[in-house]
Amino acid sequence: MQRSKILTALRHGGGHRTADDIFERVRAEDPHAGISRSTVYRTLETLMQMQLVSELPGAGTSTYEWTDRDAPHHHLVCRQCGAATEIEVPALTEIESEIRARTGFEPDIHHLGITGLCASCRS
Amino acid sequence: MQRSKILTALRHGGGHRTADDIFERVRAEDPHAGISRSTVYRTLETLMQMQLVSELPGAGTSTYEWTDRDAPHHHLVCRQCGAATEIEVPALTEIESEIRARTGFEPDIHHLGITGLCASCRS
DNA sequence: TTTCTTGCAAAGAGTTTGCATTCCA
DNA sequence: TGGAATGCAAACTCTTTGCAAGAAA
Repeated sequence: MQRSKILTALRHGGGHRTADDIFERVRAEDPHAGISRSTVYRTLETLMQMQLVSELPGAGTSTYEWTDRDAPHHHLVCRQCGAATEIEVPALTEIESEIRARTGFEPDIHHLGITGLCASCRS
Repeated sequence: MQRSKILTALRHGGGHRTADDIFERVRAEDPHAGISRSTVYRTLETLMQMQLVSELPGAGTSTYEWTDRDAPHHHLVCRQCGAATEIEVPALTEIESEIRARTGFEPDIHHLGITGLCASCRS
């Protein structure tokens, strides 16, 4: 089963991996482990349903990352260069509760994407 | 110039329109106004650079909306059904300042996408 | 004329699907 | 054996690009 290989690739990949990244990474770790893109996509979908992985949609390509429940964090995604950096904003956790109470919407709080312009692109 | 038509379509479309939505809408409003998808995409890019329009990346397709600076709001995007609803969370504006101060990253605060599971999909 | 904008058609990129095969329980 | 997982190739969708024609300055 390729599932564990994909999950491993994601955990060791440091988050924000595209499906193609994962494909290449699994293939690199074990050249004999024939793996296909279809499997990557199908497995990612399964893992997302299991809440083990979450998706950060981006223009063009989505990135995926392992959902580490013990270390919730958020993402700053630059609209110009596409770079994604992680950030911790404790206050967002409170907002999560507020949203849930007000709307019944269950936010993936460990996976909030904030779009904007990064420091480099601003200058 | 099709620019104004596209902007009009976006403002009247109530936000969260895909490029294709816009294409159809412009065409519907004026069947003689030959317009092409290329123009829609090219114009949207121009409008985004002008900060008049912002993009909310989604899995598969991005949606665009008119940037109304007087009414900042945020989006709850369901990871299952894809529905996007608007919500106002004043506290997020404070967080915006915090992020800017800490990282130099300039958030598009009127355009923050929160992924999660909507009330309908949870039940 | 010179430059910018547009439409069309073709190309690209990312993702999904159909189907036959293989793997386990 | 029966159901789930996989690879391959083809199909699809969304988006971008090249190029020639038209509009604007």
